[in-house]
Amino acid sequence: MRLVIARCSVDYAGRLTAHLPSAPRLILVKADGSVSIHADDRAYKPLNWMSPPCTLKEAEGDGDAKAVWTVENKGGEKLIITMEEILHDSSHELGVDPGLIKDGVEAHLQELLADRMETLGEGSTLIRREYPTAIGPVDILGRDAEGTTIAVEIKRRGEIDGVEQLTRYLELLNRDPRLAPVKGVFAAQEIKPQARTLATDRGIRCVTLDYDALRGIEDDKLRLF
Amino acid sequence: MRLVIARCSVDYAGRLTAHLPSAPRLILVKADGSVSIHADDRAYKPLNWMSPPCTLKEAEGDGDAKAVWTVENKGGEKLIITMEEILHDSSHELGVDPGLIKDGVEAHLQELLADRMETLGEGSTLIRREYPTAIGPVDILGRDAEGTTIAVEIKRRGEIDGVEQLTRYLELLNRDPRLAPVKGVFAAQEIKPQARTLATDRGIRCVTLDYDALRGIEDDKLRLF
DNA sequence: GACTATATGTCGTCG
DNA sequence: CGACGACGTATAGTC
Repeated sequence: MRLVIARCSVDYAGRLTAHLPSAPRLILVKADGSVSIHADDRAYKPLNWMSPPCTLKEAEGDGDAKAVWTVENKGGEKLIITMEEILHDSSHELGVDPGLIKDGVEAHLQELLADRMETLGEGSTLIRREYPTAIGPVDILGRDAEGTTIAVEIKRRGEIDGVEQLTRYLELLNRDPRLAPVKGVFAAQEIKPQARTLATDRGIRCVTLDYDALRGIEDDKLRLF
Repeated sequence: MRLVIARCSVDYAGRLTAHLPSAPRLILVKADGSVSIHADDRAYKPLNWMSPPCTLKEAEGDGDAKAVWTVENKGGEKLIITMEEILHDSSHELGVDPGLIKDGVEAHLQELLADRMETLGEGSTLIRREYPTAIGPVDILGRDAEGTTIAVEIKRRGEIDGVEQLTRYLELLNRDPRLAPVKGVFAAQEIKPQARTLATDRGIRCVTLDYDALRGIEDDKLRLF
């Protein structure tokens, strides 16, 4: 990893064209070949960047420019960094990162809910997770206490997109005489008012999931063995 | 901006929980208060981060740990960085960045298309850009050669979401007797097959936009004056 | 503050 | 490699 602090101007031509006037910035070159140009704000997002794989060519500048870097990828996207003053330049060997361990994503919610279908109502049972359809897998297909098929869409945050997605699944599933009629359930840790309104309007039931409670139940289960 | 290279382990508890085993990494602290932890790959995306506004507390470590940083925001999200070995630590004054100048984003496409409605078919005319509705603004409202209202949704890349968005607008617009019937046009530089299929199925016409051609036409126009 | 739409989104997965 | 969906999406603009 190479860290350069330099007063520089930058031009990008690729998916769009963009220009950065001259100012002091951090230029970060990673071992994967990526280059990113950071100002002292905007959280972790760089002002400008080039994703790997790409090639970096360093050239001597003429006149005011001390150095000119040209970063290019296969798609023909190009990033030109003109450095007028180099304030810092250091390289560091970091090695391969062991990587991040995540917990609490949608996949886990789905797993937990499939194991605790009664969260969706007394007597609810699982048919299968990731039930395949022509337009993609339905998170959970099950039956309610009356034996009616239910299609469950799970999201961490329930927004309008999720309701649209579930609606498309329901349309498709209801064409299958072995399943129809299919009722929709929109399950999320948090459901936005607009999404709830749209869902309700379409006869889709909304269920708020409590991740910690689901996990707690799961932990109890595990403890039995 | 402060740059620290350190062998560290990291724990995040917030919207999810995550853990990073000990390894050498870059810790980037920006003037806006944000902290990000970078490995030597994954392009510009950090392994872990905390967005501003947040507070950073530095503490002495005990035992193996040389230092323990606790970064916390108002929402109760917490990032704990345990540093076992500090390999580099430097600070740099960058000042406020003049910022990026962009060209070629959706707003620009919309501008160009509004000026060249015949791209959508001979005799097409503009009613207005950003036509307001209860659920958000329609990119372009116009009329075709026969005088039928057309609602145009513009995207750089046309995907299924855009078709859904346009569908919602059309449903609403068609309830207005002064406008109905309203035909939909999905215009993008690139339209994904699934989006095209869905659009066609719903009677929405797809138009591929050539940005350079639109801009060329625009340039020609400008040259006349 | 809530909601909508955009993004050089980026990133994984799967056909 | 392209298409698709998720993301601690972030971010900007509007109401």
